Amino acid sequence: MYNDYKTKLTQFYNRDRRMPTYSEMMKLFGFKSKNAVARLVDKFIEEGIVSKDYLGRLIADTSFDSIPMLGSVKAGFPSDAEELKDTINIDDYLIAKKDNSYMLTVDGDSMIDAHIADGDMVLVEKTNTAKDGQIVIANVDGEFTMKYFRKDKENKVWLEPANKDFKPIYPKMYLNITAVVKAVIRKY
Amino acid sequence: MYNDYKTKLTQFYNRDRRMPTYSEMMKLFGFKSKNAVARLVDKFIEEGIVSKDYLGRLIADTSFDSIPMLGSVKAGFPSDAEELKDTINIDDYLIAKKDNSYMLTVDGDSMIDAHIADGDMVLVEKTNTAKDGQIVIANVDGEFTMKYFRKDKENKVWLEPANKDFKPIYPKMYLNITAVVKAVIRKY
DNA sequence: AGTATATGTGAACGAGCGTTCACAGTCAAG
DNA sequence: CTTGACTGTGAACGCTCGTTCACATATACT
Repeated sequence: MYNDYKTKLTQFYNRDRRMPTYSEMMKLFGFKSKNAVARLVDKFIEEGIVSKDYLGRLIADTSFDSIPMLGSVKAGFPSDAEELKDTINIDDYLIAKKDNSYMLTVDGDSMIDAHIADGDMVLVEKTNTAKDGQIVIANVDGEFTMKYFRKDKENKVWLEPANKDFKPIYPKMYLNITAVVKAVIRKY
Repeated sequence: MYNDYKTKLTQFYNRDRRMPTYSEMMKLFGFKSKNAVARLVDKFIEEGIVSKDYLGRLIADTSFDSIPMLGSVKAGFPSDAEELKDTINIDDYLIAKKDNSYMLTVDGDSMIDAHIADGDMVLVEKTNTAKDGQIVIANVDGEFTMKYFRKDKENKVWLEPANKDFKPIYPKMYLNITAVVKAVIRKY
């Protein structure tokens, strides 16, 4: 019964991306009084799955936006996966600077040995500097490409593919870094 | 000036994960009257970056939760990347059944030829059925592993690694599918 | 200069908010 | 059966909400 309420609350949040008001919870839970809701909310708060802001409005705990984080594949699924408290929010996990992040689609297999395949998506952060060894999006002599960024002791810079069928790219005119790759995402 | 307001609104939303009230916007924008806010909000609505719910409270447009989606790597960065309207929310993009999704860490290189490397994270959906060719988490004779799921015409099932150094796994006692891999995520 | 348009101020308003009270019904333990 | 703890009802309260006035100030155009 009590868990039904939690389920309904979660469903509401997933649908509307916000917590319901007390009136909405009355309908949602089937109560005819806001007081019944208030008592229930107190339990939610005690349990720590929600909290209140400075005006008394409900705030969802981070777990509402997250999915359970299990251990390694070898460890497999715990018998009661629902009980696990460790959760992760993919957006927060991947995106550090939201205002500066972009998604790109990979075409070509020049980075295949780094396990970035044709059709994968990459999350990048815009910048014009990079460290040796980072994967970057760069503009070399007018053409955009994604490669390993290389810089030696004499500050000579070039790009290196992760595919033995491709050759390193040495800029003729210029090599401008546009962004660094922060994550790779592949969907099946 | 007007864009400053949008920036501040975005910052507020990113920090608090909700839209500010009119009073909060007064402080946020430096107004001394709620009416000034109301006029500004009307413009936001006209522009389509926010809307209102049935109670008049502000709702963030989906773009607030998303990051810009550019084209392919070869196309590179458009000269004015800010102007692009195509955005994507990583969570929504990847997660179809939230209540049924889990994250696991990959250990080992048995799927390396499918470009899933040691240390990568996989997003999985719990299920006990799979189609031939899908990547699954399975319990084979008591041990959990991630492999290609195979099923031939006679309904014989086994697991196949994506690494020529590993051999296919034929169950002695049982092969229980636990989850199917929906996405791979690698963070740098 | 004069006028129209846009932008901000200040005050008032009704509505819905979350809170709190007294009270009735339910259920289990003594 | 009685008692006490728990749970839900119904009504009232103060508060902040978003809305909407009339009015002042700034900006732009003729």
